[in-house]
Amino acid sequence: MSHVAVLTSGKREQTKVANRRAILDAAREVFAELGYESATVRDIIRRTGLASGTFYNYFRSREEVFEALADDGAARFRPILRACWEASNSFDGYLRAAIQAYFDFLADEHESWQAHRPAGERHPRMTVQTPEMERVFEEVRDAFLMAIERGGAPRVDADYLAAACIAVARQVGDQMLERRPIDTVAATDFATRLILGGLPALPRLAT
Amino acid sequence: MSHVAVLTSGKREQTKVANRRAILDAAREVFAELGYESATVRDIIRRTGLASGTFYNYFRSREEVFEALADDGAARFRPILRACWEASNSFDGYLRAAIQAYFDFLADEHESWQAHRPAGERHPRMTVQTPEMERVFEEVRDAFLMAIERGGAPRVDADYLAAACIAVARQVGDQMLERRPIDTVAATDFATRLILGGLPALPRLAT
DNA sequence: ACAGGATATGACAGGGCGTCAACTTCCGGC
DNA sequence: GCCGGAAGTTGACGCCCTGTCATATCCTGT
Repeated sequence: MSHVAVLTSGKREQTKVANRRAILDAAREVFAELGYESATVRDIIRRTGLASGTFYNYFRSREEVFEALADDGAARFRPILRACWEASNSFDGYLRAAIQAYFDFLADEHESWQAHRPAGERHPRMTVQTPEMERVFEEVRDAFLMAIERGGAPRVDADYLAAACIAVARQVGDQMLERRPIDTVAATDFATRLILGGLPALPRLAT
Repeated sequence: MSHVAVLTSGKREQTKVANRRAILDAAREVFAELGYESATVRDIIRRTGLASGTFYNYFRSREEVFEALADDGAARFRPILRACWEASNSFDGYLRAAIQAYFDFLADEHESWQAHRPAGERHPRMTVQTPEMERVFEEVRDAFLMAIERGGAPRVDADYLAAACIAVARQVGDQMLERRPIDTVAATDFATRLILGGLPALPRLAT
């Protein structure tokens, strides 16, 4: 037996990870099929074959498993964002790359969710602020701060700017997914130009 | 007896309206205190003194009363938005007025909600797309379309632009509410400049 | 004053929630 | 190997919420 896989090779650890994944996957399906409102903890756990009590060994509530799903998404996206930062040398380039990456990511996720969903019901939209999302926000803001530091961008309110960028990306992204064909390049172009165009016009902070 | 008030003066109509209002007000309080998740239909109805069954004469579910609350907010804002449109003669003026009006509205609402809320718990954020919100979106988009028609703005994708503006307003608005003192003017300045500055840089539609 | 329709009431059946004592499975020490 | 105990799973249970419905109450128009 090799040493490398020791950390996760215990039977206990394995099933723990597997069960958590099974619950998350089942939850994603159930939320997609029934909507957040009508989905129950038992709908989720039933699909895994586990007992109802087991659910509560992994999550405290339906709400928490939903948060975990969202966090999972942000956690998967963050390294991509990081890569954009490292691959680009100009501020403009970073912003465009990041937005393009986000839209591609969205389109990708969209496909995998699409499969399960029955015809269009109007499910309300639930948004949570998870720790990973907080980190994404910080990463974007810090990128702006560094750009300002280096003189690559004017000295503006980085918190507002990061909030605005994320907001634009999310909303334009949603709209993009409604259209056929899904055109991530056009959407990226729109969002990027809006932000980069607006940047020089923003009010400057006192130094 | 005068004729004018007949439409709403019947006792039945009065209590109907009063009960609906009572339920909505109670719901707002309960959602603020307990969060959407843990609030129950009975928590809401208990606070009104009505019987549990009565709730279902007015709303089909907790979800629906929540939607009604959101719709109510949008419905109260829409005439303000309309007034901005009628009071302004330039596109730039309209946008600034609309955003300022929205931030003032937000700050106002914020105060009335604030009272009930116990110290910061991390409630997930629920967003619904109500009919009134849809109308707000359309109103904003149509304002853009008219501005384009008149040559007051470049020929850009009005749907994306409206989505982006609303997104920026919402997100920057949220951030604004977190800061002390709440400065609606600074937030308006930021959002307005971002959008108006970005506008000329946007990709043009083929004619 | 009265008949009839509209609305309010609260008890009730159904079911989801979260817990817990009993059980099973795994791990480390001998 | 084998055993003692820790870790994890199970499903039945009590609690509470949900949505309904027969009944009672209250308008309203005549």
